Amino acid sequence: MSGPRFEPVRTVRAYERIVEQVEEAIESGALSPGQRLPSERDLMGQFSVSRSTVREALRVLQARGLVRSRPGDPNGAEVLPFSPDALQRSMASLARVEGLSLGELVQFRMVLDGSANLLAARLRTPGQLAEMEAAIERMREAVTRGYDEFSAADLAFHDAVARASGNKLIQICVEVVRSIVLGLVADRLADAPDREALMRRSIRHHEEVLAAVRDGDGPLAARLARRTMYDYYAGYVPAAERPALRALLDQPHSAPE
Amino acid sequence: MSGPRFEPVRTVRAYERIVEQVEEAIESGALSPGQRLPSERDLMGQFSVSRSTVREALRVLQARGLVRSRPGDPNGAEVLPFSPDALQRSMASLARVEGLSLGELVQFRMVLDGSANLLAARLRTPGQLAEMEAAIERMREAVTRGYDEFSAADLAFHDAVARASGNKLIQICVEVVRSIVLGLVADRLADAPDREALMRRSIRHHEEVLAAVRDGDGPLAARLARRTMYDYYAGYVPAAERPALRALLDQPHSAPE
DNA sequence: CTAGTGCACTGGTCGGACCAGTAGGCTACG
DNA sequence: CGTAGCCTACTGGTCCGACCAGTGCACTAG
Repeated sequence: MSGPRFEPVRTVRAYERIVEQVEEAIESGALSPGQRLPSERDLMGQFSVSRSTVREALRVLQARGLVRSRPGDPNGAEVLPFSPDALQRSMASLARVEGLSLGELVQFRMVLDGSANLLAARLRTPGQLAEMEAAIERMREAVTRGYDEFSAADLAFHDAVARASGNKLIQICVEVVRSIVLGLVADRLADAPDREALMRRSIRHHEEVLAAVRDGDGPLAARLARRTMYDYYAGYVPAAERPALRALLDQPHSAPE
Repeated sequence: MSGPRFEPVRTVRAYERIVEQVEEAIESGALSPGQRLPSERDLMGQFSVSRSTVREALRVLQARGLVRSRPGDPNGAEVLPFSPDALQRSMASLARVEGLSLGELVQFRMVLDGSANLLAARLRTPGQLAEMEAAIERMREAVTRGYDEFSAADLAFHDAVARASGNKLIQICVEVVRSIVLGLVADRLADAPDREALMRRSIRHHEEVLAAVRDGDGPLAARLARRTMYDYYAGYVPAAERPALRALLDQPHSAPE
């Protein structure tokens, strides 16, 4: 019945072929971070295309966060180590275009941070515990030194937990979503009149989370982490969205809701 | 002590300004999906730059998944609806460059899918329940019709759950990570000798999950969903990584480990 | 009224040109 | 002899003008 199976032909542009080749070289490790690509003028020779085409390919690679070029650099473009920048931009763009609400973002952080704590409670090393303690100590000192420093210390704590979870994907997503959420509410947090009280309460909550992680009680750590997140951000989430957040708080089976 | 606070100056390239303007127009809604940008030759007039510069900007926008251009199209580039393609590519690239293991990916899916079910159990509408049932029915029919169809029905189920969670971010991440995982193991799943038995067991598990979602028992649905995922993929995860996955399975507080 | 043809556009690619940067070698001065 | 400063040969960023292969639409010939 059916003759030979024909595949749809997609016209492939020259610059795409270049992107593919360079991408492959980077992801396979043939090109490692810090190394330099040949100059654009060299590349046009190697690929037998014009410089415009080479440049369009480099623009794409740069947009994907794989290389960076700098005018005047006697070497060519630099191969970058992976950075979640591209991931973060996609998500931030997603947040705006799709109209992601603050509630959804916070909810997502509750999920990720809870899971990170659950795993960290079982897998953390003594060194990582020390990092978490140090981060909380920095938070204490930062109470009198302004919101920026407090936020940085808070980041250090959550990052230590995420690393202790042993899952790089969780770690990166936590960081990405965190920065998006902060971009939405940082000014309101920094200007809150009861800022200092908020910080102190947050520190207390973090101490409780840390205690659970230290005790190896993952479910407790997860629950506390979710509640900490909720308490910290719920005030900025429209009341209509809060029930969805609270759905993540009561883990026991007989939750009345 | 300190004089005026100077900000570091970053030289901004012409094409970046164009990208920013178009991006802003799209994300603010001034340009909506389906609409067309002016032609490159028009744009060079509007931005007062050369066509090369316009094209580099368009390449970046295209790499970010915001527009698409087609040779010969009498209109200009088309504004695309948001698609997680860019997000997916960043994550897939992350998976390769950072050496994300299958274990980490599956673990991440367990976290997301578990949370999606937890939320879906509380928020699902009757219509969404029907979709889930229909998806399972399709899975049953697909057992005798090949792996591809089964996988598609499975996707439909998980997508229905994710949508029912009410969190678009979870929905998108579930989809993105799922496709990456499938890219890693699809061939092994399709060729498994005990393929049919695997499918039947998976269907049974999905039915249990659905029952919990229907009953509104979120924690149970979450636990079952995580276990379903574990059972389905654990065989492909190196034994050394499995304990980290199992850490997500036993939620009871008194976990002995 | 329709089928076919051409034209006026589109994006993709090319080549050449100029500019403002940068780095590193070279020179001239101390 | 050492160093401060210049000079040059590159880099990437931008511009220009040109050509090609597609596409859609209006116009024309049947």
